[in-house]
Amino acid sequence: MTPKKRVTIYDIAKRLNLTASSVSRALNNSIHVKEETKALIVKTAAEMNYKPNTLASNLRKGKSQTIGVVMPRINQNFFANVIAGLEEATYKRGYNLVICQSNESHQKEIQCVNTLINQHVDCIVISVCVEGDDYSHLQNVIDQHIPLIQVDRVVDSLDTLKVINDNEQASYDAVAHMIQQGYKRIGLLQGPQNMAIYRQRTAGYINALKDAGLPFIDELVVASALTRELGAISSRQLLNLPQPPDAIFASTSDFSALGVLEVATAMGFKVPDDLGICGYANEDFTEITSPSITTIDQFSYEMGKTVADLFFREMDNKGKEAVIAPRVISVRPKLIVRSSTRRVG
Amino acid sequence: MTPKKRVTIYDIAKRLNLTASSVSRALNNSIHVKEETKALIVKTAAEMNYKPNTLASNLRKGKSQTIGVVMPRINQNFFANVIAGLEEATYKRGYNLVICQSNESHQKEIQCVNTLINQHVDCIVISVCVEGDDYSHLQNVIDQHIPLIQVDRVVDSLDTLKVINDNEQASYDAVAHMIQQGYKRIGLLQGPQNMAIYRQRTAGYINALKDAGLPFIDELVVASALTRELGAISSRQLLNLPQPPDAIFASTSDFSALGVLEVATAMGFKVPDDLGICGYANEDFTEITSPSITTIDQFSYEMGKTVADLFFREMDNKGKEAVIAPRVISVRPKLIVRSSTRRVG
DNA sequence: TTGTATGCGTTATCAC
DNA sequence: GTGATAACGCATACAA
Repeated sequence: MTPKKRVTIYDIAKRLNLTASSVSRALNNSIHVKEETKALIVKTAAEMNYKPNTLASNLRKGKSQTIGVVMPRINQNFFANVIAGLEEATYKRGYNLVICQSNESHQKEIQCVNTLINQHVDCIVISVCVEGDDYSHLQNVIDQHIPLIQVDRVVDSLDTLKVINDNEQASYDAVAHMIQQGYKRIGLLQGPQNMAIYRQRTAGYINALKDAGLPFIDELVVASALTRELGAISSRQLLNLPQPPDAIFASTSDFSALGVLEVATAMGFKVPDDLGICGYANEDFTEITSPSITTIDQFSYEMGKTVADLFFREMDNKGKEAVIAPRVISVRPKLIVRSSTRRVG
Repeated sequence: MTPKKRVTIYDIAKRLNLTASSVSRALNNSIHVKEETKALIVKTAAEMNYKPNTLASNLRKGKSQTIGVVMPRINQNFFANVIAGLEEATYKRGYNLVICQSNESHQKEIQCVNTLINQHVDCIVISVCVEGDDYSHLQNVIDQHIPLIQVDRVVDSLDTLKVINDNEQASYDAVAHMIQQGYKRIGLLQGPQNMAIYRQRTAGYINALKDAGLPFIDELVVASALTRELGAISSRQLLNLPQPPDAIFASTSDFSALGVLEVATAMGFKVPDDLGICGYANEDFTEITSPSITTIDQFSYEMGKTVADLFFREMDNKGKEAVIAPRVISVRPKLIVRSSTRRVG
């Protein structure tokens, strides 16, 4: 069983006493080839089980019909959905996805980006990792004239197309809702403030308090409570205060909200009566805890599709040189009110 | 701002009064080049911001350093974890992943596979979709001498490397555990029996009953209850029987188990006292329902890594022609006992 | 240790 | 409408 070379357009040409050019044209459905021979070529190609070599084609054409994706984690709900959305939209256009995960490591992020550049991807879609503050690898992408699109976790200082959630508005909505439910001392679990998305959520929290005439109370704000465990620790700390909060907005994630719920329940607080809880991200499990957790849906799947659509729209407009206009597309997330904050009405 | 061509090894060569071959050798760290010039070349390459063209390199070498992945859904926990595991292992070896999702459509699966063949991927990893019974597109992959590895949902009749869960053993363990907990009338929510994995789970259930001397009761088995909704419907049906089951093994998924739990609770059954429940897949939420749900962990992340490791091992052995020996690697899943089945001890 | 020549499989630009 | 030829960027067999 010899390794058997793949059949090329030359093989087809030889068989039909034609040249490779005609075969190439026929297979690309060019109009400059007689319908009759075209049909013949297509038929024999199928018979010979011809598979085009995308590598060669792309090299020749100078493009890869491929979009590179760099995400911190590909098995986290939010990112997995973004990717799924991207995949759906790009597939329809015959594009492929090359996916890398940075694993929240700055070093690996750099390597991923470089790999994608080397692969000659037509576009790079990235959600940066928490770590790091030097973004020359991304500036490099821009300098190479490769369209760069940032999603969700974006670097403000880079002039690229950005697709983000309106984190501030969503957080505002969440806190306003809690206030409307009668909560008056609302605590905040905030994320690392070096990242824009978490700063925005904090801003929404502050504005909602201000607009309602409620004071901002420093001791009710806990930093960087990202996980379930940290959420638990933070909420224990908050609930042990002389004047504990009557609600907690876990702006970091639903996981931290879950930590809050567990601690609160263990400490004898009744949710939502003694304590209101709101998370962020609409993870599946928020629907099935008891009580179910109020949260914010980010339309992650749609965000992926939006990114792809934007890319294609720009491609179609600008022709070959897709210089994507830097701007910010803000997807407005939706507050999902559930039992953990429903006290009235 | 002209589109500015990328710098190639020729540009570097010209700058240094060398030839492209030397540059190529130097950048590939060949020993056949003076350390001195090598250093110089590497240095200037960096200065000129040279990015190798993987497309050209791969075309020349006849391989793409890329593994193609086809999964039914990339945003489902299990598959997302398999992909993440694959990614981790392949990344270490400098390989890339091209990921497609078949969206449970047979047609799309075929297209995905063909795209990957055209891309000259070095290996295709697939978990087939539920739909379809013609697997000529996969046979085609084998015929083209592209290593094919099947994961989890495998087609038995295809002679390929397969990495699966020992579904039968895991199901046996689950049911045996329930019996040991004193449950005597154990119902089964089974998946579509045209798929091997679901047949195996049913087999494990049957064997466990048999080994314990318990009768197989036909009316306690419900077909194709895959989702939460179907799980709910099926369990309502079971629990309304004159002689309802005292336990239900939701062999299809944790989602159906959740449906069971919700219906049971609503109908006034106490879990685990009146009714034991066991799911499948160890989804995150099973830990936080009340009561928490006993389930089976499939080590999805590890499965992904295993697949990659197997591929590389065979690659390293066989050299260029990675003809992977067809065999079955069975990863033994683990029963995670939680409150929903814990009656004694 | 370096240079020369050739080809990977396609497509694009000429000719005819 | 079809054929000949060059080029995409790189890697390698061979020569020097």
